[in-house]
Amino acid sequence: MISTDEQKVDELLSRGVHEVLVKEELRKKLLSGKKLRIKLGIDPTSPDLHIGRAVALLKLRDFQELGHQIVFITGDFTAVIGDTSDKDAERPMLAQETIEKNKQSYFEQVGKLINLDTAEFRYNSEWLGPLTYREIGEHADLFSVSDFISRENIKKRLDAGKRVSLREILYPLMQGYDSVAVEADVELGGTDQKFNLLAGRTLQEKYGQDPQHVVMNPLIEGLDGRKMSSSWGNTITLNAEPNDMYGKVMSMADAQVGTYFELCTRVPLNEIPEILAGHPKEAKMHLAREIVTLYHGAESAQKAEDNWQSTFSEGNVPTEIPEIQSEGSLKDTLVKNSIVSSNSEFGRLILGGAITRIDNKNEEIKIVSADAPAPTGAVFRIGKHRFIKIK
RNA sequence: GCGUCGGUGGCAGAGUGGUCAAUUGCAAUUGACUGUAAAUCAAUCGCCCUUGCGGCUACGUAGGUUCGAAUCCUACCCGGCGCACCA
Repeated sequence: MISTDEQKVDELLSRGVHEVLVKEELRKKLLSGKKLRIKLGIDPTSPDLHIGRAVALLKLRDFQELGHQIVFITGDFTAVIGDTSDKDAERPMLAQETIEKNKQSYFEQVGKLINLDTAEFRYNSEWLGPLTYREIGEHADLFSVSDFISRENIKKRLDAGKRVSLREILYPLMQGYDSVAVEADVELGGTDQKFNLLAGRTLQEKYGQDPQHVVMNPLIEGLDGRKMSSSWGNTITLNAEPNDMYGKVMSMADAQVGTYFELCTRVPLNEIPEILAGHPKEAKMHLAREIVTLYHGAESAQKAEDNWQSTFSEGNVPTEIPEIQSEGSLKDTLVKNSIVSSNSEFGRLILGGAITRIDNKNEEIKIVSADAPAPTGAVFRIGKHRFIKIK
């Protein structure tokens, strides 16, 4: 059964949505009670999905909850080509084995948000692989070169004298053909994907299908307010441990909280202003709780909150501390266990007063000697939030 | 293919024969401050050690010139731009 609740449909088309093409038409379809096929594709370029992806995934879930057929495509084929939409640099072609590895962890992570039993999972190598050169040529004929070079991110690179490979230009054709292959009625994606999403419409028309509707979500900014990017470490991965995830949310810039509430949680929209009106720290804690609950359940979220409160707010030692094997001196122990990147780095930390030993009365003693020992059972704190126990 | 400019640390980008492990900015790490942050201030930011005006390795790759090279020469590899036919 398809829900045609008008209020729900309207929220579906507005919450965390930047633009819908073509909105009125899609609204009508949704209200008609027809079961629609909703496509979302993600390329397995990294083993971890991050919270930026959750915006579209949650939207996918919204559609699923209304009873529509969702189709999740793992872009194992497109990952090789590399999308340029959100990049200002050329993306390397990924090795096949990296992709194999990455795609395995996708079910697990996606499964945290959507109901796997009714979802359709596909790999785009299934239909992209068998395409012939002739077919690709026909697809390519549908677009003009100026379509591509006028795209902002491509233009920027060209203007900056950077290289743009022809292979990258093929990308939208492939994503677009995905829509043909799965006969999508709707495709979800970030605003950065607009060109690719529209390519789907063009290709579908060529194949005599009704062009898909497109629901675009805004791109959320990273924790520090800059563009979200895995290489900047300003994001949260969906499979992060509860404590880690909670802490990451808490390290977010205040200005992001409202956006994250709207896009990355399903806290009712009308409750959000009130939450934001309170103390910023409280609001952020609320957000952290919501997000951890989404991926790990309420119980884990509570635990993570208690843990965070205790370690960061009250400065206590956390209850669970990772243990590492002693290698004699503290320096060797930390370096060999990759806690610290090099002996030189260790020396710097000592000089900076970053390493302390925590005794059994929870008192901290600063380590000042570069060849301090690492006795079994000792607990050390490195920097603000890294704790290590010696096995 | 020809011409031309270029390839420097995580990135951007200085440096054109010696004091360059390499200016500067961003990012990062640590300390102080705080509401967790942010902002701000301070320190650090190739590796190794017996921490010294110490050693080693690094400026696309391989050689060469030189007392001495990121800097000069040669070859090669890679990239940008221009040229190419007709006008």
